[in-house]
Amino acid sequence: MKINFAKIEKKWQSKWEKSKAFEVKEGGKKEKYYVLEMYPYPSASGLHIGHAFNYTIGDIYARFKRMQGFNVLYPMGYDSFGLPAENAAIRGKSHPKKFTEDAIKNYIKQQKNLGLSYDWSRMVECHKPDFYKWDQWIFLKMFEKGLAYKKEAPVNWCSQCNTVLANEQVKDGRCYLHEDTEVEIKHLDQWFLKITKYADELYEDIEKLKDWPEDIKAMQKNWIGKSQGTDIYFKLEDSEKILSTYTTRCDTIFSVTFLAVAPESPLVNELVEGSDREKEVKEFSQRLAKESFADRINEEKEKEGIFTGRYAINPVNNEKVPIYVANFALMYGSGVVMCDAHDKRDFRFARKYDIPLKFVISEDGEELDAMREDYAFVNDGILFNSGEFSGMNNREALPKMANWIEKNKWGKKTINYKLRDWLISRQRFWGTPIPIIYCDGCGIQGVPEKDLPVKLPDNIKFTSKKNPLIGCSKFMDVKCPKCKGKARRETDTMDTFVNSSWYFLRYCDAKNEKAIFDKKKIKHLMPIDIYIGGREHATGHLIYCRFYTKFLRDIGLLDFDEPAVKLFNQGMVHGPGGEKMSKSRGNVVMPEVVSEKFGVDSVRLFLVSTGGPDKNRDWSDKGAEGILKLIEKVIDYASKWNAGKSSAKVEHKVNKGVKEITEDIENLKYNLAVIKLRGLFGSLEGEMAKKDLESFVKLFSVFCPHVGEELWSRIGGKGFVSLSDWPKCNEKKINEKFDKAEKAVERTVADILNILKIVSKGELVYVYVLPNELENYSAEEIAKRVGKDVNVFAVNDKKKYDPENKSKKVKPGRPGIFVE
RNA sequence: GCAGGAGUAGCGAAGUGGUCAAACGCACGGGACUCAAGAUCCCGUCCCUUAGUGGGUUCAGAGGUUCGAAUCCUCUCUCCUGCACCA
Repeated sequence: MKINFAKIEKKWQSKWEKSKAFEVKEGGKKEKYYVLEMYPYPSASGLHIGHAFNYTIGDIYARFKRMQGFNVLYPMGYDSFGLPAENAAIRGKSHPKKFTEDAIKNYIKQQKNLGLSYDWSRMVECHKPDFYKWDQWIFLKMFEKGLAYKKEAPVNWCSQCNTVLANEQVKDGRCYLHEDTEVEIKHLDQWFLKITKYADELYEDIEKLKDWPEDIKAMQKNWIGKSQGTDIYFKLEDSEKILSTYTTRCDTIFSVTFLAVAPESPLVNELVEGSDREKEVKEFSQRLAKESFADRINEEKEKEGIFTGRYAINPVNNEKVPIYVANFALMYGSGVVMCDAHDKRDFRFARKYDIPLKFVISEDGEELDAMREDYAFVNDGILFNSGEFSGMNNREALPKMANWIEKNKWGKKTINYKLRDWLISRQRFWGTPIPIIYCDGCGIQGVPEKDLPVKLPDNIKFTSKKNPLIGCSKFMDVKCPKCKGKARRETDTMDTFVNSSWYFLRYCDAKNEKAIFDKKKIKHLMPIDIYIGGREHATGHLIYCRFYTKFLRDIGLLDFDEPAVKLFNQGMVHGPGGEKMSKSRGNVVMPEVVSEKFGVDSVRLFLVSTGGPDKNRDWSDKGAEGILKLIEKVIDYASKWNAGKSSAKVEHKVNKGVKEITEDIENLKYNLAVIKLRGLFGSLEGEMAKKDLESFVKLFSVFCPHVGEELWSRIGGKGFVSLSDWPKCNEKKINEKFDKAEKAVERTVADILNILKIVSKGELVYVYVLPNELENYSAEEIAKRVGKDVNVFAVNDKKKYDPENKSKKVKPGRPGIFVE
């Protein structure tokens, strides 16, 4: 049977669209459920099969929850600001808006073709002024609270992007968009968002994310990098100036023999100002500070440093220790490190520059001379030469020593974070303009709310990689909102990750012109119940959106702490050979191509059938073909089905199927659900009740919505199957004896066939079973399967025919068999 | 180095204390149907044995807990992912 899938798909897609089947109805009594996939960047090359997989996972869940009676919000939108569109515009001497909107159109078409049940009426596109207006609005709220600020700082610069990047966008010292481009460090005046204000809450609340994957949580913890330690104050030998150093190992304080200062620290200049070493140290530090990031984080790289000529006093023992500038000291904590013999790096560095070393910990507390050893002692052990703490285990002593240091005012217990403030300014055009005005008289001014949005100009020339806003007088020239005098606009735009930090809120009230959203609507629809997307956003987007949520809560707009209850990371779809898909390998699978070949429903069902949705999988035409055959069989079955009464066995199968498949879908074990669906299909009978077949079609339809609707209408279902009620399991109809009997027959059939294979001329088959198992063995059923006449006897049947006494062999669950 | 995850048949993948280790799919082999091929249907694919029934080995490796372990604990190996000169 040749089925025209394309026709079926178009038919139902347009019916869904016309009837607005999937639009959220507001104000009903239904409980809400918010299913969200991370919105895509609309690239010119269109959706690939990985997107299709991602969206299929969400769509199945949305359909499932909708049928279960939830008011499901399942929206889609586009992360439509970003560099590729701008670069394309430069190449094509056009406007990025054109590229972007063309790409979006194509995405929408592709997504509709996949049968995704989005509520399109809530679409957000972040390049539209009615969206980015609210980016600017949030920015101004942060600006008011001092959370958006401008400062000069060493920042990451990508020469390919021609802009600065956030720390989260630098991987291994390289740009996240250009793996071949090393990030340079530049000192520039830039806008930051003070995410560090929330560092502790972002860290501690990870505990609340019960339904987030462990690895994402671990990555976030690692990224935020909370550590408990002690600031210890070292006074300069010859002045009152205090150097504060941060350590998590204050148990080694008696071992300290020098301090190291980060080369980029402003302290360096201060320490050598006016000294005879000034020139040498400054030059050396500048060279170190300029080293590329990739170089600096290379552990193999030789430690380098230079003596500043200055000394500091260790507060606990008044020892005088030299201060070095060293490349292994980072701008973390205060940028000053106390160095000792119990750290690998410090040890190596000291050896190189002939700085004395001394141990204060050994295995057994016996004195150990660091000068006579070749390696740092990094293990835990017993303290010695450590004043009143000598003789104690160093780990046990550590908190006591911290208290002791604090009590004597030599330092203070401190918590440090690796998380840095979020650098959001970008020296590019295609992003949200930062709503700031510079006035020579009044300084930095926020754009008044009534003047929002600050729009990107449409008429603009892209001539080079330079931000075209610079020098664009109709954009830049503006009156100061305070003194009305001449002023100029900020020309930097915002990182695109700003848009994605809150877009999920806008879906709840996408068309609101008066406010960012209606609090009541948010209250009903948020938080996101399941958020589906890639693992790569672990330390970027997924931290930023948590930060935004907490900020918006603090200004009274939200009453929850976390944006997403459950996070789900889908696996990657690889090429047929298991290789990563890429243009250069030529193994990219496009959804429209395979959909044309196998039908959309086959593609969807195949994608979710080969393994748990969180696992990687390989695309396989063979696999999709197998699924296509299954779908054809289902259609064929439905066309031959006769309405009637279901057998008890079918009722058992359907109800058990409903129960198990519901559970599997709920737990996102789609692969198991598909297996059980296959099994259930295999046990449907030619004549059965409409209600039972309907249950099957409902289960089937969340995976294969087009064929599902088609079957539904053919068997006389009312309305859309997509909007029908999810089947309920009637436990009373479940009777395991049917499964037992089935297994018994299957085994017996296999045995008989094996025997027949060997004896070759058998015509009559006799099966001997235990009397209490007799009901499991239907002679008719077995005969049908083996194609021979079959007689079934209970072993205690006096009239049985058993010339070779095979009934002697019978055991529970194992019949005796005789063939002649 | 730190962190998270994983290791089950040729492959993908179920199974997370006992009732069954390997469901299901793919691949491969055999059979039925057919002039033939394809499609379809049936059977088989750890080892030994038996006309099927029977016995044994096995869940990366080694120990351990338990009456009982793929499953829990310890150590080791391998792979993936992320972070990493963070003091």
